[in-house]
Amino acid sequence: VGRTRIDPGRLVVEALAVVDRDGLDALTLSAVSGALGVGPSALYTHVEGLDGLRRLVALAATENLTNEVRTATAGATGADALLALGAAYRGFARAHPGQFASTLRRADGGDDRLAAADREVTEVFVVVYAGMGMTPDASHLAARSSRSAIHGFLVLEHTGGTSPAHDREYAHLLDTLQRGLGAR
Amino acid sequence: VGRTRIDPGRLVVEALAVVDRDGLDALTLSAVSGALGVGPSALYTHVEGLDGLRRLVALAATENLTNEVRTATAGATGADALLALGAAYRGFARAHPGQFASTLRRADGGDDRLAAADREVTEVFVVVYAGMGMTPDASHLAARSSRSAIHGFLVLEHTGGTSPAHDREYAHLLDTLQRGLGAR
DNA sequence: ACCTGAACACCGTTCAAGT
DNA sequence: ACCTGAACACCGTTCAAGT
Repeated sequence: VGRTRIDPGRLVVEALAVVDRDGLDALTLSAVSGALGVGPSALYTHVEGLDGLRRLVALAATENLTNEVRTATAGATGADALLALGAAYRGFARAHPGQFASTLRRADGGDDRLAAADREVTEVFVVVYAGMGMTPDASHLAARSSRSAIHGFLVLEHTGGTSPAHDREYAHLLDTLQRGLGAR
Repeated sequence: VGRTRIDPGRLVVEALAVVDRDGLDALTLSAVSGALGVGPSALYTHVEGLDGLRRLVALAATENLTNEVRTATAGATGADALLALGAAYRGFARAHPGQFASTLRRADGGDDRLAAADREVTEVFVVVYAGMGMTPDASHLAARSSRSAIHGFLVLEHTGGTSPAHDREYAHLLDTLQRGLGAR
């Protein structure tokens, strides 16, 4: 009676596991609490209901995405950096479709941490373009444009399904960005 | 007893109304059946459960989007056509956030009609680029790239919220596409 | 401070019954 | 063929009770 304590870290881990294994719709308080070995109502101490759980997952997923794309661009510079970034972004969306989908939900509560985490993703793009010698303003615009393009391609691929033809189309997208942004 | 018949057309209209008024999470069989003046179980004659209702909404939303962007590009040509298309796409996402969000869900049932409707959106882009003198293959690649970019920008705007700075960033995105695709 | 467990409202889904 | 209404399972949420 009241013996099983919840580890907040494990809560996130289990929630991400649910989403990656069974999809975004399977993210319920019951599923996560069950995995933790507690009752559903026990989660209310750590999370603001179902919406809070969804925000938590979206936050963790966004942070995971940032880590992936950041390490991918760590070594490369210039055009290679954008290709590496694009490959890592796509790799994340494919390997973790549930996490990626959790990102697509509107943040109703106006979660500042989630907004900040999302900015971190764009920041990786900014660093790449700044490394090419662009001004801060130009880097920001280039980052937002290329992130939007990559993100949109992957959203469409996520909802519509994968196809072999997509590889060529994705390469064309990245090439179009390079050309359009005057990035060398 | 068994007197109120369901009009399939009204079913879709009410479902879209729910989504646009109360958001995607409010799309339930109960909400729609209530608006139609019938019991929830009555919907099973017309729709394959909640997932079927979601697919129906996604399909109608996609068709509505197609109509919007198609009429917007009807008069224009070349660069103006893409700007008009981009403005219409964004206008739809802003005016009907619930419908736009319904589009972001993965089509689990492998709905052929939904996939075909989605291709119709891209087709509007194809027509624009073909009108610029591009080959069918080049038009297809350009269409997919620019649709991805626009779609992605609007997804990020949808999840993250609107900001005055976005107008300039969106214009930059469209300009980047024009340049990158060599479209005049 | 934190979890249990009962309680309640609500929703999706099935199905026998009616028309 | 199509809707009703009862029935059931499941989930979110609240809250008094225990530790």
